[in-house]
Amino acid sequence: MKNSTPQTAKSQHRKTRADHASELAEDYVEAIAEITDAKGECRAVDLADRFGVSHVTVNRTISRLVRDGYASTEPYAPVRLTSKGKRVAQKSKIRHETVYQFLLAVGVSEPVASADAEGIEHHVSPETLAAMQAFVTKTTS
Amino acid sequence: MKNSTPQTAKSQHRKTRADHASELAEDYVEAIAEITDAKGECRAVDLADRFGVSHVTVNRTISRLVRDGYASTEPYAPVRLTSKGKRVAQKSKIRHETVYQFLLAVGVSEPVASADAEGIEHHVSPETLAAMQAFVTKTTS
DNA sequence: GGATAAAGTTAGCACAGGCTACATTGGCTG
DNA sequence: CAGCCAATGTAGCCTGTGCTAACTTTATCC
Repeated sequence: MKNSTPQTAKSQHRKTRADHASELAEDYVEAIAEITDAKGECRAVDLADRFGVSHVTVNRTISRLVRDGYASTEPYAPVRLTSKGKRVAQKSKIRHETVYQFLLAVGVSEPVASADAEGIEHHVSPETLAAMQAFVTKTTS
Repeated sequence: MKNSTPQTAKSQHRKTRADHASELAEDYVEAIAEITDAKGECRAVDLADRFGVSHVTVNRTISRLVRDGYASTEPYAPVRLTSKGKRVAQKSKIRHETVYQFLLAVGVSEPVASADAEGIEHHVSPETLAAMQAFVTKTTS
């Protein structure tokens, strides 16, 4: 087997850490988009329920989203995505679905594919995503 | 496309968070094993260099490893893995290689496969890992 | 044997992302 | 319209993971 931890390991770990920083943000943005789509609006409780965390945690995470330009809020009002947020949500959703379909295509069961896609999607580079997409297209055609 | 975020999303997010908690530990344990293997011993500086963090950060991460039973240390001495740590290192290494080889097998380039495997490996369930392994075996035979 | 360099330790700070407990607001309903 | 409940907000705490600065130890080399 080839060695898969070359000299660039250091920068790769930096990248992994950087990915982590945006993971939660992406998950939230994606969830906000979905919930807004489904119910017309997205409240903090919806997100707390979705992620299984307290509403306080949700609150502060949303604050970071607002700070970073992904969402906007007013007191006691639903969360709304900015255009930047909507863009990220769209991309996240597509990526999530691609990873999910890809896992199914290589023979992973639905529930596990769903669970693993959740964790994997944030670490998939554009190139890998393209490869997954190609594989799905080839396999399911 | 099928919906990939069912009602169990909450528990899946819990799982994702739990995975995160052990990611760094696994990376460290794997690195300690590799470095010890390559140089006969593993010092904090080696890890600092590997992960691109300060030696202070390494120190405290190692403290957690010791606390959790993965490693043992004495002041001013190299880090050593416990048998529990060695077991984890072995499993991590195999999983990492499998993910890496799998990405190559689906057409991802070496550098990208290496980088993405770094992030993906911690979110791959046994079932998905088995599917990847099967795919690699089938493809490269 | 003492200077110096490299490694390790300690103190103290920041931010993310969890939490509980308590205060406030706002909308529904009697 | 009063009061209650659900949602939101605020205060304050914890752990993990990052940092710098300053100090100690170890090892090495005249």
